[in-house]
Order: sequence, then C-alpha cells, then structure tokens
Amino acid sequence: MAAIPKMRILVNLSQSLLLQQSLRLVPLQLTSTSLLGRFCSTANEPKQSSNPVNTSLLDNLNLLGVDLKRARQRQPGVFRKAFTNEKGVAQFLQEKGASSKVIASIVSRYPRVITRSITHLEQRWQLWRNIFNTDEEIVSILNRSPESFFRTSDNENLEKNIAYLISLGLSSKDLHRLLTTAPRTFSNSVELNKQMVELLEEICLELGGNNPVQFAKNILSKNVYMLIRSTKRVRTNIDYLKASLRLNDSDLLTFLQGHGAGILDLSNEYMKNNFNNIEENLSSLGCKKDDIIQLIINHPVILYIGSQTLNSKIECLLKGGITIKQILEKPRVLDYSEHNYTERLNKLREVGYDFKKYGISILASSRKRFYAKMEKLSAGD
DNA sequence: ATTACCGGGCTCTGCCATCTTA
DNA sequence: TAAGATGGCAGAGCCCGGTAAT
Repeated sequence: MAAIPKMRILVNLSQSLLLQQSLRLVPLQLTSTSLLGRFCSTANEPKQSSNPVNTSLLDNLNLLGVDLKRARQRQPGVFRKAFTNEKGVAQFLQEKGASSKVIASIVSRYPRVITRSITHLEQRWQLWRNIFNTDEEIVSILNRSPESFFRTSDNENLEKNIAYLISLGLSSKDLHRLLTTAPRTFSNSVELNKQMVELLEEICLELGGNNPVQFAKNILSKNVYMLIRSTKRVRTNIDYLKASLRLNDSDLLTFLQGHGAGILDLSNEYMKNNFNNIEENLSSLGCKKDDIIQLIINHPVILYIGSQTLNSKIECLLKGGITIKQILEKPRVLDYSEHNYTERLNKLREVGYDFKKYGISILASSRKRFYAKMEKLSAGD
C-alpha cells in the first residue's frame, strides 16, 4: 500500500522538476491591467512624501479581518508600498481551500505575503505539491507557519533544494516529514543546507568513519530539525557530547547516527544545563558518575527533558516506591509523563503490584497494554 | 501467553539582527 | 536607503505497537 504513493510522489517530483519551465505560465497569473486594477491597492498620494501610507490597502486588510496593529509592527515597509496584491493573494489562498480566518491570520503574521504575485505563488505551490498530496496539507502548514512558505521569493532555490535533498538519498517519506515538520528547511538557501550536510560529513571523517554520506543521511532522517539549526550549534553540541560522554571515536560515531541524532539540535545551553542537572540530581541519589554517563548514552533523549520536569518525574517515581536503580535500568520509563505515572501508580497500588518482583516496565507500556494487564491483575484477585 | 526490546510516530515557530538589493 | 532576503536564536516530550525472547 505505502509503496505506491511513494512511487507516485517520486515520479511526480522528477516529472515536475523537468517540466518546471512549462510551469512558469499558470492559469491564475495576473498580468492584465484590468485585473491589477481590481486586485491591487495603490497609494493615494504617490511620491508626495517618501512613505505615504496606502489607505486603500488598510481598507482591504480590514475587510479581510487582518490584525493591522500586529502586521504593521511586524513588517511596516509593506504598508508603505505603492502596489500590493492583498485581494489577489486572498483569492488565491481561498481557492486553495484556506478559510477567511486562516487568510487573515496568515497576512497578520506575515504581511509581506501581499507583495507576492499570483504567478510566483502558483509556482511555489506546485513545487510544494510535489511533496504533498493535497492542497489541504499545504494550507495547514501555511496556517501554522506562514513565514516558512512566504519568506523567500526564490522559487528556483526551492527547486534546487528539493533536488539536493533527493540527491542525498532521502526518501519521499523523509522529504514529506521534513517539509511537514520543519518547513523552513525548504526556504533555506541550498548553500546553507549544504553547509550542514558538509559539517556532518566532516565530523564523520574526523571520527574515522568511512561513509560520510550515509552518516549525514542517517542523522537527517532521524532528526528533521537539523537543517534549520546553525552549524555552530550542532558543532558545539557534538564537541560537548564528545567531551562529556567519554566515548571513543568509533562509539561516538555510532551514537551520533543512532539515538544521539535526536538531541543534536538542542540549544547549547539547554543541553549543558540538562546534562549538569542529571549529574547533580542522580549523584545526590547515590548514583556513580559512570552509571549516569551510561544512562545518557543509552537514553540520550533524557537530555530533551527540561531540568524541572525531569526532577519532578524522578521524584514522583521514587515516591511511588520505585528505586533509582530501577530507573537507571529502564530509562525508557522516563519518556512517559508524570501525569501518566500518577494515574498508573495509583491503580497499581490498589492491586498491590510489587515492583521489586515484576519490575517497572509496566509503567512504560502503551495505554492499551497497561489496561489489559490491569484487567488481568484485578481478575486475579 | 506474556514480557522485553526497540524503532518509530506525532512534533516546531515567531521574532530579531544583519546582510543584500533595487 | 529602505525594503527585502536570509541566518540564527530560544523554547522544549510523550506515546504506540511490531516482533523477538522467554
């Protein structure tokens, strides 16, 4: 089942990349003066002062329900432009399935959108459609992050980006996930994306790896945020982990392209603070430094959890009669929420569950499995 | 039949600073 | 020389279920 849509995406993609020249002309383009007159605002008193506020623009935006205060604060220059295309853009988005509320919200958050031509937008839309199956998906991302879609007017760069990411060997599924989750990736200059990939390849070679291309691909597909982070941040994190985890090059290499990939995008200070907090907290509970480091190596996503949240989770588990040793042995328990622990600990207490005897894995099972188990335990009484 | 192990699914913008550019 | 373009930053977890092992 899954293979067919994947194939289709790839076929569409390659076809479209070849056919981009022909896509430069699209049905919705606005070129005639009559249309321009209808869809665009012009400043009332052009050239009188250096930056007249375009009053018909304000009227149009009001009608669209745009938050003018927010929009002007965000990109004041847009409001001094002689020609804008708010009505055309609104109509374009509406035809793609955006509600008026969504359109207003998009323009409020990224006013520069109204300076884009319909031709440009249609081209860009088609490029995104190479990766998404429906307009609806794109609309939902625009609503989430208008800037990601509209910030650049460079469609050629977008094309190059898609081609580049494919050339890295990322699957269409990876691309879909990348564009859904970190849409900014596609507005980055290809050069910037290349820099990150090259950094990862460089690190692989530094650590004695012999397949830098695969190494970079592994990390990118495990952590979709990589390409919207700075190389400085990633390099700093890797240096920090190298110094803190005391792994040899070969083990570090495995770590980075395995579980470690997920934490490489954390902000540097956040990672350090969390690392220090884990050491401090667990030391105070009698854990040895080696065990603490091993815990982080085995379960690096623990660094993703903020200090307060983590400390509070551990406290909750300890209060529930679980030992720190058990937590070190089954760190995946820490993936679950404190709310989840509280609920489960209460239920388990009711049936007299013995963690010493049966372990704590039950706290890290899915809801379905947990309640199936509970039923059996209750029936057993 | 049950538990353990493990991979993977969701998921992330909105602002500021500093350049290019027309 | 103001706008547009671009890069960078802080912020921050939880859960499911397939399959191997017992």
